[in-house]
This record gives sequence, C-alpha cells and structure tokens, in this order.
Amino acid sequence: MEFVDENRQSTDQPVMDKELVENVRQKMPDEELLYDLAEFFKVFGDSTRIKIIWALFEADMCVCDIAKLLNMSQSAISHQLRVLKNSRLVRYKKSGKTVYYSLNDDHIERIFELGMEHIME
Amino acid sequence: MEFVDENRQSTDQPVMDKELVENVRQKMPDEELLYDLAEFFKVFGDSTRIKIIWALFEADMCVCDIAKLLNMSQSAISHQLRVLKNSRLVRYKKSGKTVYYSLNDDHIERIFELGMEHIME
DNA sequence: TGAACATATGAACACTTGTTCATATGTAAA
DNA sequence: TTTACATATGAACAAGTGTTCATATGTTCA
Repeated sequence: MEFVDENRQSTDQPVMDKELVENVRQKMPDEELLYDLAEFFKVFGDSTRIKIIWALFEADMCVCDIAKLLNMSQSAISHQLRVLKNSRLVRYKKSGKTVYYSLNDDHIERIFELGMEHIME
Repeated sequence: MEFVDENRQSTDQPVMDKELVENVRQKMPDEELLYDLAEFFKVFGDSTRIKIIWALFEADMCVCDIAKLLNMSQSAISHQLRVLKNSRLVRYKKSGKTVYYSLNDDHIERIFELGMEHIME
C-alpha cells in the first residue's frame, strides 16, 4: 500500500509509524544515563551480591562473617564487596584487621521490595 | 559459573561473631527467592533492555519501530523482547503481521526512578 | 622482629550473555 | 497459489562475569 511505502525510511529498516518513533526518540534520556542505569541494576543481577546486601539489611558485618554466613570463600566475598563498593552501595569501616561493611544507599530496600512484589504476583 | 565447592568444610572458615552469623542466617529469605530476585534484576542489567522499557514507557510499539528507534536489528530486539516477555515485564498484542508490545508491570517505573536517584546522587 | 590473622588482588578458567546471520513461521494482499 | 512483509528462532561467536587459586597487603600481638 502507498501508506506503508511513504513511511519507509531511506535505510533498510522498515518502520510502521515514523512519527511515533521520532516522538519517542525525543523523550528518551541520554544514552549514557540509560547505560549507567543498566550498570546499576547489573549489580543486583547476581545472587551472591543479593545475599550480601540482604545480610547487610540485618547487620553490619565483616568479610569473614559474610563468607561464613553464605558458605563461600573469603576471596569470592571480597571480590563481590568490591563491586558493591564501586557502585557506592556499601561502605566500610576498618577496625584493626577486621573490615566491617554496611549499606550505603537508602534506595536498595525499596527496590528490593518492589522486585519481590513482582516475583510474588 | 557458580561452581561452588559443595564439600567445603564450613568449620574451616574463621568467624568473628558466630552468634551474629546465626542470627542473620535465620532472617535470610529462602535461597530460591533470592535467586529469583537476582534473575529479575538481571533483566534490567542490559542497556538495550533498559532502552526498550523506557521506550514502552512512552508508547506501545511494534518490533520494527523499536528496532528503528534504537538503530538495532529486528532480530536483536526480538530476542530481547522475549527476555522481557519471559520475565512478565511486557505483553504483546498481534495486529495482522505486526506485534505490538507494551509494559505489563506497575513496579518498573518506580524501580527506574529509584535507580536514577542513586545514579544522580 | 616475626608469626598469625583478616582482607585484597591479579590471573586463569569455565560458564554466561548479547549480537549477528541465516532461516523459519505466520499473516495479508496480489 | 505466490509474493511480500513482520516477527521469531536456533546456531555460532566474541565479550563479559564469578569463582578459585595463589599471593600480596596490612594489622595486631608475642
């Protein structure tokens, strides 16, 4: 039909509603912002990190106790704590040889609640 | 990934505060639930899927228009829409040859807002 | 000082993931 | 039917990820 042909782009990609595409394009946030958002959620996309965060909901904990709690190696926990630290989700406080980690973000708990709601329904 | 040594002796791990570990352990949700939560957030951990979802905030769209909007192949978009569909985050409606996708979850927008707040601060 | 301990870190490896490519499926018009 | 089109899907591949292992760093105490 002519209608469809008129809405064809010069590229090889077909388009149903060119005007809609342009409207939505203008409302999209910057590429970089959306990338950062994905990077942020990526941190929650691993069950070990989820477990660490949940543990820290309950109490500040040192590395070895988290490792004991989750029955994982100290090294694995330390690596993951670094990821959480780099995302500014946890902070740490040194006390002698021990390093205590705690949550450093007010949004996590609500985000987890919403995620749980989705899973449950 | 996730090749955990099941035979690891839990007693060979040092512990700072055994009582705390046990207390936290009892408050932890089921392993499966935490795994599902990680799987849920994993869906948000890719910028293509983030972009698709953000586009669907603005309007229901067909596959080819999303592909055009994001300047990606139809196949790549279709693959990612399947991931979103499997997570019950989007639904679709067929109209002739065209398939229109729309958001199917009330939590996403709030989750994105909270994520944005974290990034901005 | 040196031993013991708690944590951090780099490399290696197996597993995972997102895209492309080719093709299949399904729909509507000619 | 045949053709064109919109979408879905499987295989393959490169890039990414989480854990282990070995070791380094840093702290406390004898």
